[in-house]
Formats: sequence, C-alpha cells, structure tokens
Amino acid sequence: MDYHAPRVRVRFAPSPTGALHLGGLRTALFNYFFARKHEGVFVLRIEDTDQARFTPEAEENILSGLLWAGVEPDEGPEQGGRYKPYRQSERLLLYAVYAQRLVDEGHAYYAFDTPEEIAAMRKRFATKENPSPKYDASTRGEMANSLALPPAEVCRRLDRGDEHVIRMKVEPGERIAFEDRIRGPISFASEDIDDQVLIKSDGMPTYHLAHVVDDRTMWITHVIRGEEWLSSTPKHLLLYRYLGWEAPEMAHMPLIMNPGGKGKLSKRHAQANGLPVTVEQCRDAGYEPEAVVNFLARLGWNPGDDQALLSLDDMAERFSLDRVGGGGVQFDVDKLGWFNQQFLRTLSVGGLLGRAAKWGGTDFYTRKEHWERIVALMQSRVAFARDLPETCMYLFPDPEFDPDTYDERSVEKRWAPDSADLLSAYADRLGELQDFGAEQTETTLRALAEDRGVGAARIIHPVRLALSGVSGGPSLFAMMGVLGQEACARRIRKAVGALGLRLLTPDFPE
RNA sequence: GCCGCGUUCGUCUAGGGGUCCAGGACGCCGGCCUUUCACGCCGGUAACACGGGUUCAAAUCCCGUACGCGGUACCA
Repeated sequence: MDYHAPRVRVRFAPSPTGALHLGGLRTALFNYFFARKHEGVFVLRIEDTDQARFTPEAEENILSGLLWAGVEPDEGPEQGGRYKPYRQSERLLLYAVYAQRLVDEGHAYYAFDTPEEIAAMRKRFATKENPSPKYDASTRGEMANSLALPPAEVCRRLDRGDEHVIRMKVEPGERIAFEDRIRGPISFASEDIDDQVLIKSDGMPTYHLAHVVDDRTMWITHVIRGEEWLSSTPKHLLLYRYLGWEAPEMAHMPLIMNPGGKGKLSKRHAQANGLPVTVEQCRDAGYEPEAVVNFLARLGWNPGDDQALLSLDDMAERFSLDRVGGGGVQFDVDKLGWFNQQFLRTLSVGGLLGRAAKWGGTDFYTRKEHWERIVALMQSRVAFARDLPETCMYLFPDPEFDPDTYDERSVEKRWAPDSADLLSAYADRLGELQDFGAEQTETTLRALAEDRGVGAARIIHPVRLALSGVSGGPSLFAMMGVLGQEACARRIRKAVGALGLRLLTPDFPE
C-alpha cells in the first residue's frame, strides 16, 4: 500500500424514491468491496433532492436492505461521521454557496425561462437532424438568462424574486477526456453537453451539482456508479474544474438487464415474470443474503479464477475494478437459485435450522433435537430454508403428520399386488424389535425380502410410500429412526388398509 | 436524430497477437452412485456479431457496418 496515497473513500448515493433495487445493492456492493479491499471508507449518502419523487420510507428501506446483505456503511445518516450531514436536503447551504461562486466566476448563470418557454425553444430549433435542441451555447443567446438579458433587467428580475434556475455555462470546442477505471479512455465533445441546471427553481440542487460538491467535501476518491451516469460525467468533470478541484477516479459499472436482454432490469418486467427485483422481494422470496450478494457480485465481476462461491469477505479481499467487464449483464434467476442452494449446503445443521427458524411456522426450538435430526437428512434436498418444514412434515410422528393421502403417481408406480402382504409382515417384525436403529430395521427388511424371495426394493418403496405418502426423500431407514417404532408400524398398517384394495385391480402393472 | 458505451456457448464469464479447431460455471441432455428424491461425480450440447485491414500469425490490434444498451429533463 502506498502510504502517501490518500485513504480510499467511496460512497453509495441512492435517491430515496422507493425500495432498494437489486441494481442498487450491486452498486453498493462494488463500492463496499473496493473500500474493504483498500482499507478505505464506505459512505452512505442520501440524495434526496427530488422533492417530487421523495418517498419517506425509502431511506429506512435502503439502510435495512444494505444491512440485510451484510453491507454496513462506515459513515452515513445513521452512523454519523465527520463529514456529516449525509442527507443532501441537510446540506443545501453548501450547494448554494458553490453555485454562487460559479455564478460569480462566470461559470454559471441565472436563467428565468419557464418549462414552457424551454419547450417552445426546442420546438423552434428542432430539425430532422436535431429533434431535441439543447439549452447550450447555441441557444442560450435566445433565452431569458443573465447572459442574454441586459444586466439591469437581470437585477430587476432577481430583486423582484422571479423564479429562476442556475445553469452551468459550457463552452463549445473542447474535448473532455478522462480515464474510466472500468472502460479505459473516454471522451466527449463539449458542444454535446448542455448548460445543465445546477440549482432548480425550488432552490434544490440537481444531482449534478450536489454530488460533485458532496463528493469533494466528503473527500471521495473513487466514484463507482452505474453506466447510466457515463454520459453526464463530462459535466461533472467540468464542474470540478470550474471549482478548482481535482476530480475523483471514475468507474462506470455495466447495467443489469432484464432476462432476454431488453432494457435495464425493471420492476415492471420483473413483476410480469415473477422475478424479485428489490432486496425486500428477495428476502421475502426466501433467498439468503449470502446467496444474493454472491450472485449480484458475480454479475459483471469475476475473481479471476473458477471460484464461484465466495463469502462477502472473500469478495472484498479479491475485488478489483480491473476484473469488472463493460457489457450489460442479464439477470438469471436460475443462477440465483443455484447460489442459494449452494449456500444452504455450506451451512452446519444448526445453521440451516436457524435459517429455517426465521420463517417460523413450527416450533423449532422446543423440538430442537428432533429438528436437527431432520435437517441433517434434508439438507441436500432443500433449495430454500423457508421450505424446510413443509417439505419434511412427514418426518414428524403422528399425530402431527399422518398420511391420509398418497401421491397417486407414486402409488401407481410403487404399490404392487403383494405390497399389502409384505408390509403387514414387515410391520409385524418391526413390532418385535428391541432396538429400532437403522441397522436393525434394514436387516429386518432384507431378511423378510429373502424369506419371501423378493428383492428388497419390493418392500422398501411401498414402505416409504406408507410412511411419507410420497416416493422421494431421505434414506428410508434413517427416516424410520427419526419417526420411531410406533409411528412406523402404525403408518404401515394404515397404508395396508388404505391401499390394500389395489390387490383387486386386475390389470395392475407388475 | 445526435452523443457515448458495449458485443466470446441460451446465461454469467476466462482469454489482451502464436500454448484457443476457445477454458470454467449455471441451464439443458446422458451416465455413474443408489432403496427413492436429492447431493456428489463423470461425460455431452453449445460461442469469438459481420466485413475489411495490420501481421508469418488475430477471439485478441485498427477501421467500418450491424445490433444492443445508456444518455439526450428544473429525475436521480
């Protein structure tokens, strides 16, 4: 590490307009990783300058989403920090001061045009080649601003309190170039940049002014954000220059696209396809945070080897902007599911039980021992911790579970004409066992099969069906051990009663 | 329209002039294991967008085209 380099400071700067989006979490993650990797600081800043789209619950939702994912800001509205406040609405004075400075130094100007007047201008100058003219050097002379109006008129309007905005003054004829940490050299012609509004007529700054002022005053060293910001970067660079500040490093991440590749991942599209699109939805759908984080991080970034499963710490340690690609990436929900399942399998029995217990629905704690035996049997068979109770209810002894329906397809496949007879005999022998361990029940079953001259499977399958009602599941003998002697015998006899009639079906397939 | 950024198996990606008739992972298909279902293991399917250059040699460099995405707001 270079001891003379300033400490790395990065930020995640969402706007509180709704729930934390997965794309937002991913941006936060990349910033977080970068900070951890370089022993830097990760800042959360709330960009609440859009009063029209402001949503009161959003900030809480964003923070809780980050915490759920294991990403804790080092500085932020809740955590505090020496560069507070961390909400833009609380830093208004700062933006006003710098905006004034830009005006005073000739890099910004007052504009009195109403939205209607601007729309009229666009219409007036519109051509086939340029359907949407900008408010820039080529048009500002025609508009009502402090560059075009006589100074006295400007003063009069200002004194009178006319609504106005402050726009940055962009001079044409320059190439604004920078090195993007992900994409390499990038440049824009200054005449393609408009005289961006810096202070809105409601007195609020726009994102462009606010984030530059904040990034500077919070000493942000690296701006890692979504690709949608790439084309406004030259404006930001100009602002840094106007203010006499050194710009931070820039890195624009590829966007997450809808499955199929059409457009960036949207709530609308996701909803139509039953996909989670917010952190909240992921949580509610039963995904584990570790899996979501792992999945999201690997969208656009790779650790440089074939390692797919990584913990938050692993990723933070291995993260590098050099290994982030430039192309958009599609959201693949199957892969998310795979990460979830993989993660569940890395858990200890107690760990998985804990994850399942979060969902409630059954008394995991008073029956902890029983549950642990079940979880051990089910771990490789469950894709979501939440599904655990439902998928293995048959591992509870009567009367909590007592099969009264038998999966029809399994019955057809596994219940044979001799099943009732074999199972009755097996139940009889089970009743005589002193020790009901897996070894004993299995030996007993195989001995019976031998006595009757049939394969063990001829008994095993119908017994499984009798015990669980279905044809899949954990090892039969392990299952019997969990259920206990009495429940097993009772269920077997019950099935014999319920399914024994099948004997009479003449064309039952062998 | 204009500006910018992208483009390797269906998806996420490795690869940065020769070691690539392109490697891994997910998915899918097949097999093994096995009392079932899973897990695991083994194998298979499948890609350098297109066209020109540069070079002894290009997935890799350059140019063009196509396509995709983003931006083009007093939203972020």
